[in-house]
Amino acid sequence: MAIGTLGHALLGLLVQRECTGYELTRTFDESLAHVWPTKHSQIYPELAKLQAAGLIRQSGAGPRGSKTYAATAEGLAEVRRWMRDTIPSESVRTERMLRVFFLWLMPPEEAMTYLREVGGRHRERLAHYEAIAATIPAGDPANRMSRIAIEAGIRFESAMGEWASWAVDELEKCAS
Amino acid sequence: MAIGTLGHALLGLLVQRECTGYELTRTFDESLAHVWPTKHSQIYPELAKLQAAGLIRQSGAGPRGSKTYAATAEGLAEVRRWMRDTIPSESVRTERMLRVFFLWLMPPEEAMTYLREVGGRHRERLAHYEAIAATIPAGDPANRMSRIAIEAGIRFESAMGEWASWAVDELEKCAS
DNA sequence: GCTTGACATGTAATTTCTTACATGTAATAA
DNA sequence: TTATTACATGTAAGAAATTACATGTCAAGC
Repeated sequence: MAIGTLGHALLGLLVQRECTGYELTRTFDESLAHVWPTKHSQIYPELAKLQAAGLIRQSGAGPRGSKTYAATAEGLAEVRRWMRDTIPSESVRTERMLRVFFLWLMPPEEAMTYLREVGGRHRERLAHYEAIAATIPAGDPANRMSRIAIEAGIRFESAMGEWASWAVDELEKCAS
Repeated sequence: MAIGTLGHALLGLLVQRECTGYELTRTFDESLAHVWPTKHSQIYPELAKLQAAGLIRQSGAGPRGSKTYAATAEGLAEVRRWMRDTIPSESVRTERMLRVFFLWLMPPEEAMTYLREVGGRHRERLAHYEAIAATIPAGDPANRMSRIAIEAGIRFESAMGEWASWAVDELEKCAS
C-alpha cells in the first residue's frame, strides 16, 4: 500500500494543521486543484489508507459525524522524505493547450474565438490570484512560501493571457 | 465506447497525415506529451477502438509488421465536433508545482535547491522550444498554428524560469 | 413546519493511466 | 557473425481518477 502524490499532498496539508476530509476537499477545490485536481471520493479512501499506514491519526470528532485528522511524526517524516528523496514527475497535462495543436482543423474564426476564450479564462484567474496575493501581508516570513506559490500562478496566468492575445493578433494579421 | 481526449488527439494527428502507432507514439513523446502525456500501451488499444468506431482506417502496411492508419471522413467530422461542441477540461496537473505548496516543510537551503532545479528545467525546455521555433519559417501560413503552439511553450517556460529565479532571490533575501 | 443549501462522509462502477511483461524485425557497426 | 539499437506491436496487472450512487446532519429563512 504505497502512498502516491495525492497521499503526500494530504499529508502536507495535515502537517500544517489538522483538518476534516471536508476541509481538505475544500482546500483542494480552492487552491491545490489548480495544480492537482481531485475529488472527495478520492480523498476519503486516501485518508483511510494514510491512517492504516500510521501516517495520520484521527485527532477529534465534530458535529455531523465529522472527523478531524492530524499528521503523526511518521507522517511528517514521510512527507519530508518524499520532498527530499523522490523526483517529481515532469509531466503536465492540460486539455486546453492540447487543443491548440488542432486549431488548424477549424475555420480561422472559430480558432480565434477559442483563443479569445482561453485568454479570458487566464485573465479571470489572474485577477483571482492577484486578489488572493493582495490579502497576504508582504514581507511576512510566515507567508513567504504562500506568496511564492501564488506568484507562480500570477506569472503563469499573465504569460498565458498575453500569449492568447498575441495569438489572436497573429491570426487577425493573416485574415486581413 | 466513447472516445476520450486521447482518442481525439490521435484522430487530430491522423487527419494531418497517416501514421503508424509507432509514429504517433513518437509524435507524442516529442511534442504532445508536454501537454498530454501518454504511452504506447495506451495508444495501440485506442487505435483499435477508433478503428472499431469507423473513425480511422488502416491505410497501409509497412515493414516489421507496421500498420499505417488514416482518419476517415467520420473521423475528421468527429474531431471537429469535439473541438467545436465540447468544453475542454479546465484542469492542469503538475507535480512540480504541487510541491511548491510544501516547500515550507523543508529547510530553506533545500527549498532553494528545489527551486533552482525547477528553474533549470524550465530554462532547458525554453532553449529546446526556441530551437524548434527557429526551424519554423516565419510568416509561412501553413505553419502558423505550429508557431502559435510553440510560442505558448516558449512563454510558459520563460515565465516559469523567471519565477523560479525570483523565488530563489526572495528566499535569499530573508536568509541574510 | 418546510424547504433549501452548506456541511459531512462514504461506496461502487467505470474509465484512464502507468508499469511491466512479451515478442519479433531490420539495420548498423564492431 | 554477433551485438546493439531503433523499429514495431501488442497484452496484463495494478494504480489513480472520474462520475455516479447513497446517506444523513444542521442552520437559516420562509
